[in-house]
Amino acid sequence: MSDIAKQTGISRQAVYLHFPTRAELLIATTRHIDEVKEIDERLAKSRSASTGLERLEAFVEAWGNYIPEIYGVASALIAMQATDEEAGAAWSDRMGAVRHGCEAAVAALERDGRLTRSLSTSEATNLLWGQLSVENWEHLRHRCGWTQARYIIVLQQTLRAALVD
Amino acid sequence: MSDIAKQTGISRQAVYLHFPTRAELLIATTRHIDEVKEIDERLAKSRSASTGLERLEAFVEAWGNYIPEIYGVASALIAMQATDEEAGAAWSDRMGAVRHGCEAAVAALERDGRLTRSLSTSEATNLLWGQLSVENWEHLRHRCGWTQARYIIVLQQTLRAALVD
DNA sequence: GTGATAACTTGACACGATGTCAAGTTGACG
DNA sequence: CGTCAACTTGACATCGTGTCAAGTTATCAC
Repeated sequence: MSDIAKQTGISRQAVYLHFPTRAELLIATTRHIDEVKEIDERLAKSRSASTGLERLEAFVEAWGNYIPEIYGVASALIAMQATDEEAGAAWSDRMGAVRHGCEAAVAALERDGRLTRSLSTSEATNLLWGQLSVENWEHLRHRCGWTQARYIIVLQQTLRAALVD
Repeated sequence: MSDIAKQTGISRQAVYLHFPTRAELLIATTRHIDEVKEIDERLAKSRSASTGLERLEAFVEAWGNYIPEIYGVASALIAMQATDEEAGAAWSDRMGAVRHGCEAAVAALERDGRLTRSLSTSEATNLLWGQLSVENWEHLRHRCGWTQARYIIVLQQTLRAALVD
């Protein structure tokens, strides 16, 4: 909170006049980024895909390319989850929205009759959701040094192999 | 540190006589669990597999079933990573050992000529490593409510589809 | 028995971060 | 000119980590 105050050129106490807690500041930041970076429009493209496979790949691309934009705040919220209940709830809520996208992609695959028979709908959704987590992005991009482009391509390939019949 | 002192029935300060910092206590705990739970012997089974595919599956089973044993300490160390350099280094070190196992499994697949052509050796290793992360285990078991048995089976299936030609 | 030593105790304190509270300043607007 | 919102400074409570000093206790060597 001190750092943010310094950066913005106001006093630490003035920050608390705008945001009651650190958690709420971070949550408000994610909402703000969503607005500025137009996440809705980016995801809309995946919804207009004609086949399930196209939808899956478009969704991976849209969300996967959005992660870097929110990574800073996201990792702060993830770190707070353990201690701060409010932060945990807020992050779960946001991730719930991603899960909806995963669910829709899996449903589209299923409609096409191309969902692998070895997984239930919810299992496939959860698997996809986990692959698209910020933690997995961090692992592949930061710890393993992958490029963003390669991250997207390999994820698309992997998920196609794992989910599509 | 207070909680641990209370649980063990000694004073908080006495804990510091045994472990200089919280990070070192956690690290020592993982080492101790490794010894008691005989991780080496469990992983040894995967090394004796004859084919690459068997080795991959045995490794997933061995490590995947070991995660619950270390999960408590692991999540504490993961949470500390962000702030404590020592904790970060220690956890990276442990995870490096897991990566070696992944590397060996991928190498075995490659020797059999069964590694997918769409991934390099290191990419396949990193992908496997990410799937076997504590974070992914937490996601599937805790957030998604999978059973341990199903977690193992689905991971084996998924990785087979993603890595094996 | 005595004295040294290791393991532990109590109690105080520094530090950094979050969050609260009170009192004062400043500028715009009706 | 008064009021109100946005801000300031400064003090303070709380919690967790880690440090320091001084005293207790049991054991073991001599």
